[in-house]
Amino acid sequence: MRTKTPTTPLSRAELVSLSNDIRLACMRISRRVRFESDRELPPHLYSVLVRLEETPRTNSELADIERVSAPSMKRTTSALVELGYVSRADDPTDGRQVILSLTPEGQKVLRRVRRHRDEWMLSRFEHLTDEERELLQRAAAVLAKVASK
Amino acid sequence: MRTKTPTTPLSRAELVSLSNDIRLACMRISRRVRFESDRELPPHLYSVLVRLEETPRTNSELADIERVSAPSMKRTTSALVELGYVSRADDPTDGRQVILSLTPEGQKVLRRVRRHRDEWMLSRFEHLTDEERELLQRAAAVLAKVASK
DNA sequence: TATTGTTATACTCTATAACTATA
DNA sequence: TATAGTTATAGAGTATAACAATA
Repeated sequence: MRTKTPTTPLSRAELVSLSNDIRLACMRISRRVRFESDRELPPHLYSVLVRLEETPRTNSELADIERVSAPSMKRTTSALVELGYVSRADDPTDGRQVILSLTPEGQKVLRRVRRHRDEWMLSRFEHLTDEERELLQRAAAVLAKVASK
Repeated sequence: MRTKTPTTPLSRAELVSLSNDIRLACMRISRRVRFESDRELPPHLYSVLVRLEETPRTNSELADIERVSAPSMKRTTSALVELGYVSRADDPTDGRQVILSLTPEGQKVLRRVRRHRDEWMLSRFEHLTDEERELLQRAAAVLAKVASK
């Protein structure tokens, strides 16, 4: 068990300053990570592939999740089908619906994009000390909590 | 002076896992922060206002900084002038150039957008313990280092 | 009649190419 | 002639409205 270090609660001013610092750092990291893989696959295509990796879905479901209109999502999914990353199949129980699934090619491109993104992060970690890395590891759980719904 | 806690250097596998965790948390936080203020001012307009807050610049300079074409930047800056957030002035020493500056209205909208963004972060911090906040404060400097250059 | 998918049309932001004015 | 700004035009992604097929 780690020895509890006594901490002084942060003042309101310190919290405002902290929120600004964390926000800026996250936005800058996010921008640079995206920049690393935008050439491979545009952001909105990537986002939809991630949703289809979880489970096959219909066009309407994807439109709801990504908060775009059905026609816009139709454009996106058509492009993904065209690229061979997504396949279409009629729903056997409801003739109106079309089920969209990730193809093996789609899985491959997801792995490739993630590898590029993580490689950039890893390269940034090289400039850190062991203590800084350990600090980030403990902070990761807190950041996940901040990011969570 | 804080007592140095002995740390074990993270393994390669732990670093890969960490890079994924930090990347995901930053991207999710970034997405939600942007969502908080997109209705106030589209991202590309906000970004240009921030550049003009630093110092007045020409259209070409802004296009270079933001990595968009000169005609695209022209559209953006024209919209900002139309909104009253940016003013145009002829360069007295070079008749070809037009200097763009932030107006008082532009400064006000920047303050408003930042307040919205930070308010979201602050609301998220309410769910944290004092220890978690203190941890984030120390991690902020490391995250800034990761995001830098 | 309600719902899913699709097509038609338009608006925004992006780009490249061409034109104007000044150095 | 070179450079800054601008205008013309086109492409990609978004939207709303209308239409087709199925429940």
